[in-house]
Amino acid sequence: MPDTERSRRRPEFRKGRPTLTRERIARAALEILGDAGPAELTMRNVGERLGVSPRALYNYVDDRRDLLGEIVAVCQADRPVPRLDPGDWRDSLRAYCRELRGWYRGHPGMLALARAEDLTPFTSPDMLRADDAVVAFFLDIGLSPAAARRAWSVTVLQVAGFAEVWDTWHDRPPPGAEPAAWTGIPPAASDADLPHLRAVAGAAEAPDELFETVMTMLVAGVEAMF
Amino acid sequence: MPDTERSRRRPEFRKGRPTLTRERIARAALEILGDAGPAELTMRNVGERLGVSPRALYNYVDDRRDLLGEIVAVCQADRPVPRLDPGDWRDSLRAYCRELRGWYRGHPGMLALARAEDLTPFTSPDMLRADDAVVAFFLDIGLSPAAARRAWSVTVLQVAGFAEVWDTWHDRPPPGAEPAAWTGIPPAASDADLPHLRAVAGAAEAPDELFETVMTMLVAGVEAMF
DNA sequence: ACCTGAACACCGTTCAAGT
DNA sequence: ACCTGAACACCGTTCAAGT
Repeated sequence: MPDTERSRRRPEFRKGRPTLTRERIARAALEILGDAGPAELTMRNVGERLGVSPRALYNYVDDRRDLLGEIVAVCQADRPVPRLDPGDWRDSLRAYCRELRGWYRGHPGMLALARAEDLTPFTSPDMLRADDAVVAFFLDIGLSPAAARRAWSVTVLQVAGFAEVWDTWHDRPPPGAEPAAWTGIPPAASDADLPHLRAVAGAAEAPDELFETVMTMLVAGVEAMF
Repeated sequence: MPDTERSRRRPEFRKGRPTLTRERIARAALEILGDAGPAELTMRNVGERLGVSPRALYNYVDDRRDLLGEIVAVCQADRPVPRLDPGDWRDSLRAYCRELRGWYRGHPGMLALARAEDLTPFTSPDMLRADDAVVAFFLDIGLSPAAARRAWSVTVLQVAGFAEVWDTWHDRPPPGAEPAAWTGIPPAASDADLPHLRAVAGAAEAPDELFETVMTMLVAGVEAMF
């Protein structure tokens, strides 16, 4: 059997199980993160999910912190690249924000992880390329540098804030909770008099509608910056 | 020495050290939370800060989870009560939002804790009274029930989102970081070409100014709901 | 009544083998 | 080259004493 490949590839499988890689380890960790939250993200649990002893992970990852870095890298890899058209900036901006919100929601638990542990040291310049494009877009439609920066800050704030404050709780409500009130404090005792909250309880809005309301506010806010 | 008090009070001190109470334990935990983050919030660290063995805490607190509940209670106790004047609703709303933001910032680490561990089961109806008042205010200025609810949702979103996305990182930047870019990913390598981000780097705004921009957007957004 | 100290099952991580 | 298993210092929590 001649070796047709120039260099022998790393085998994809080993004893029937797929070979461990940094990425596969990170993906297993992301599954745990989404299913059970950051507290359950332990080396032992990751090993168990991969059918391997916790020690085996250390052949690919320096330590838990290094694993966190790989998780960040895996997430950033599929972050949407902005396709923004200055000629149709309102709808462009909305569309990009929707994509970005979807990306946040597609990685449940990541925002919680970022708050629980400091993930900023893992940021690479590559990850800022999308932000650079957004700033370019705001300059392109005619905003001053100060206004462009402000518009960018507010945009990030709206999308990340919505994903964090609203979607995080709404997408995975705690066991007993109804998605009725704001940050997850609805059930309440029935005897407490909260007449006005009760009066508007029926007027609950789907998160998507609320997001569009926020987008309308954002577009109007940017408009006022010219 | 006759007992002038009807019932003997619990002594305030014991062996020179202040007596343990649920609240004092929770306050020690809050100090750790603010100084070192949720990962350092261990029973052993709380005990150490109070000069007591970790076991001693269990005489006042059922377990770590129960301690988290007491922490929530302590924080909620000094949450600002809205003083909203429908006759001057724009400034009223801004002032309340500023207070609310200040409250969030006054309890650093709480938002991170709320994301890391599920704190929603500890919510009591009492805590919703402030929200009820805000909804009443929006109804009072003439919004429909649906609009009032939307206005309330967006208000919470703006303030909590700002505190979480912006203030959290800005108030305690990670060791090596400059508060230059958005969610804490600024330093970057100098070779990477991020020309537009660089172009607006000088136009950085103080968080307070950015918050007022967000408030202006919020007021305009509410105006559009009539 | 309230404390300490030892102990247990968990965590991250390392060391010394195994194949 | 890559794995397992035992071991260490940590965590939450409990048990059995101490005063």
